[in-house]
Amino acid sequence: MHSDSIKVPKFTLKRLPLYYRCLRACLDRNQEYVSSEQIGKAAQVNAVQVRKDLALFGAMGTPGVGYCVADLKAKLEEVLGLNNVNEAVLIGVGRLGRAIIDYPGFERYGLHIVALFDSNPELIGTQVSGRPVFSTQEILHIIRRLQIKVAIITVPAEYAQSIANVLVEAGIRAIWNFAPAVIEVPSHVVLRNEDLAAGLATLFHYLAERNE
Amino acid sequence: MHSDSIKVPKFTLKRLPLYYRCLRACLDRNQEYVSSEQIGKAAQVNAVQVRKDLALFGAMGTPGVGYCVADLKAKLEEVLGLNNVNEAVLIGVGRLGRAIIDYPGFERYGLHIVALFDSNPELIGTQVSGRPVFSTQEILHIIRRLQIKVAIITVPAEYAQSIANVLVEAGIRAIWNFAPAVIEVPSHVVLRNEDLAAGLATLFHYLAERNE
DNA sequence: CCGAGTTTGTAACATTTTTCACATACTATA
DNA sequence: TATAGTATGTGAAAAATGTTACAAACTCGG
Repeated sequence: MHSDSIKVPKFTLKRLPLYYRCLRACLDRNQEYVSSEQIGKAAQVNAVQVRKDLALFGAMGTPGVGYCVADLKAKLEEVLGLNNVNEAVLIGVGRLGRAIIDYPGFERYGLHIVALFDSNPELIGTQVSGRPVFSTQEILHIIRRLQIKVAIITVPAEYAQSIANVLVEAGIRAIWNFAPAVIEVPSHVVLRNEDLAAGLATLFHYLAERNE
Repeated sequence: MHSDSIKVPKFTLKRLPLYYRCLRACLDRNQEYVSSEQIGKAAQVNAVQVRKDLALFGAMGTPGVGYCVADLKAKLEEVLGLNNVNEAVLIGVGRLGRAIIDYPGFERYGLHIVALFDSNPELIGTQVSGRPVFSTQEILHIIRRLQIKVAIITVPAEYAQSIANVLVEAGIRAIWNFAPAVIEVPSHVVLRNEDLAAGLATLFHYLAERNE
């Protein structure tokens, strides 16, 4: 591994995808150059912050003009690792699972969902959005054989932990948990709990603030 | 509005829902007391941080014992405003929209989705998960009549901005945007862009880090 | 009642992140 | 070729966040 030449702070990393989204929008509009101000507005971030973030990995703009959209986009893709394809499996083909399978953007971000798992017998053996659905009983076997390292959990909260245990046993290295449950994994596994409802707290907070 | 007595820092606010989730799990387990260490583990946060966050709004634990789960949960509900019910509408009854309508937790967080909108004639006039689906043409009319202040956008990216414009015109005060698009609203409207793919960046980053 | 073992609350410190201020560099127009 | 306008790059200051360390408070077993 020699990608350590680029060391991006945690907080910058969270903003980069927002910048990236803005760049894509610019490209769609055939806009050739973009200013830090414009990016900042789209990402709800200070313009100086944007410049500093971009400067971190050597993305330079030209004064008086801005950043070249195409170049910057390419640079971001490199830093975010969007060119590396990561194969993943998804467990729980319910509404949330299906929404994620079809969410436009995951593929673009290098996440390639190759297999699905569910416990519903009616689904097992079928295809959902072009991916085969296997029984949850086969998780261990299939993940090991395919050597998958990333898993997405979209099962009901009460099953999340037991699924996670099996995934870890199967050799999964990163878990993206959308189930509204607290799960625990060994320290060598990267866990990201995505709490959709958490965003509500922030939203309501600002809403209440405005109403004063 | 007299909740201004409690002023919670932005970052604390993002962590509180994670603590809350942990408390719910404790309650399900009939656990009476919980330590900051345990909460921290569940929320992937330092224990001292947890104590500091909780101290901010006067939640006190007892040394040697921990925090009373029931009390702390009640306190958090108050701070996060989970007792206030916020009525909301959702635009875009696709997979993502349906996933959100049924996501277990929004109701619990005080978000009450009362009406849906879509442009698909086959959906209009039907009910989805118990909510009526109206035409997107009626957004202005219905939102004004119902006096809804919160809207959730789950339409395809290319329609997000125009939908947002209508919502603003209808008097919406807070928009929660799940569409993978950059949208702009007047400053008096609270906008939260939820980029599901953004979490991937963090996940992959840590994954790469571990692999070194 | 005492002492070992926990766990909180908080002050002091270290680190990170954000903002401010301003010099520098490019474009365009006259 | 000036000159005005715009936008970047970056050092320094400010703010915030996170960590460490430790005294105080509680429980429990003897």
